Amino acid sequence: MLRLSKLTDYAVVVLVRLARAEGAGPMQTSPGIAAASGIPEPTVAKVLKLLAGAGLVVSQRGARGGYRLTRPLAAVPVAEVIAAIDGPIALAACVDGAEGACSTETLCPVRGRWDPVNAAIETALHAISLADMEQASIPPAFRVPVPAPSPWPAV
Amino acid sequence: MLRLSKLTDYAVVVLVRLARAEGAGPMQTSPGIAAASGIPEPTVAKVLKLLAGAGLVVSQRGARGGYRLTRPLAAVPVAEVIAAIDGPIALAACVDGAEGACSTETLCPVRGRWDPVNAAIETALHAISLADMEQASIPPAFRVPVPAPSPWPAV
DNA sequence: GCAATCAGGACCCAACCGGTCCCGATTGTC
DNA sequence: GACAATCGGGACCGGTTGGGTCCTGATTGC
Repeated sequence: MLRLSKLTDYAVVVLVRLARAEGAGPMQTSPGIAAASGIPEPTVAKVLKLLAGAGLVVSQRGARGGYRLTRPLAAVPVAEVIAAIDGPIALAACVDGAEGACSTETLCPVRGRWDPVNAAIETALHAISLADMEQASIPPAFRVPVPAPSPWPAV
Repeated sequence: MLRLSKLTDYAVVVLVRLARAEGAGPMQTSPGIAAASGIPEPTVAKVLKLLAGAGLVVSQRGARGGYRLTRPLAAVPVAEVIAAIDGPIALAACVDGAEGACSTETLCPVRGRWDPVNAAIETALHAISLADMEQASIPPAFRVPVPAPSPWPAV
């Protein structure tokens, strides 16, 4: 199965939480989100730092500081969240990046051939926003051809 | 980044190798493929066992035995290869499957919300065959909307 | 000045995965 | 009929990775 880091799941939870708390004050603190979401505080802090680094949230230091969304959920493709937490979206096969170190390089007939796969996945992940995930709905373009055996649970 | 197991990459290499060796005898042996591909023999054997279990190759035991493809590469979506090696395609967040064990269950606002994402990825991976990967070409449906910065290298 | 909060990094431990090995079952060949 | 080649299935181990925690410093409102 495609391993998605657990931190990325937390990131989605945190972002949805931030969106729902809009209006309940200008900023949400890291401990506050942790308490509201049930995720351990240091982990929430780590996630928020990563999201801030990617520009998905803005931070305010000092007393009365905290975090705030920079965009509505509908404008945040899940691809960006994954990229913020896990790095660039790519099915990593030759992991280490040491191209020359791969002894089978000259024989390997599919070196670099994962690129089309990565591109397709990236496209798919760009078409789904956090708002879509929140409602568990799918953009019309992807509704039909899926061989999905069971429908996702209703909201 | 989305971690794809290295075994899956090996599987693609092995399958392409099998396809190219068609006609060079009815069956290809595990040691033979290992020698031709530069992948350690025990690893090739493990990959082939998994592929045989998934029905992507057929095996013949005994002397003069070996493996053979069951379909042309064009009829093998990469999704099936990934499923054969890594198990069902799913971005696993709550990994352990112990649903009740997740303490944040009642608070977690996105439980089960990865389903649309998984469906989209599954669709994308079903649209790409090993033949596509071999040529590093992309099905027309996916050529346009990709925000790809650089084109994939020509074959 | 003080307290609250974010920023950044160091660190540890458990889980997972790649890789190897062994033994049994099957089947063509001499 | 014995032998050799090959697959099938499982056990096993070491390295790597990622989740999670903690500490220290910088910033800012009260």
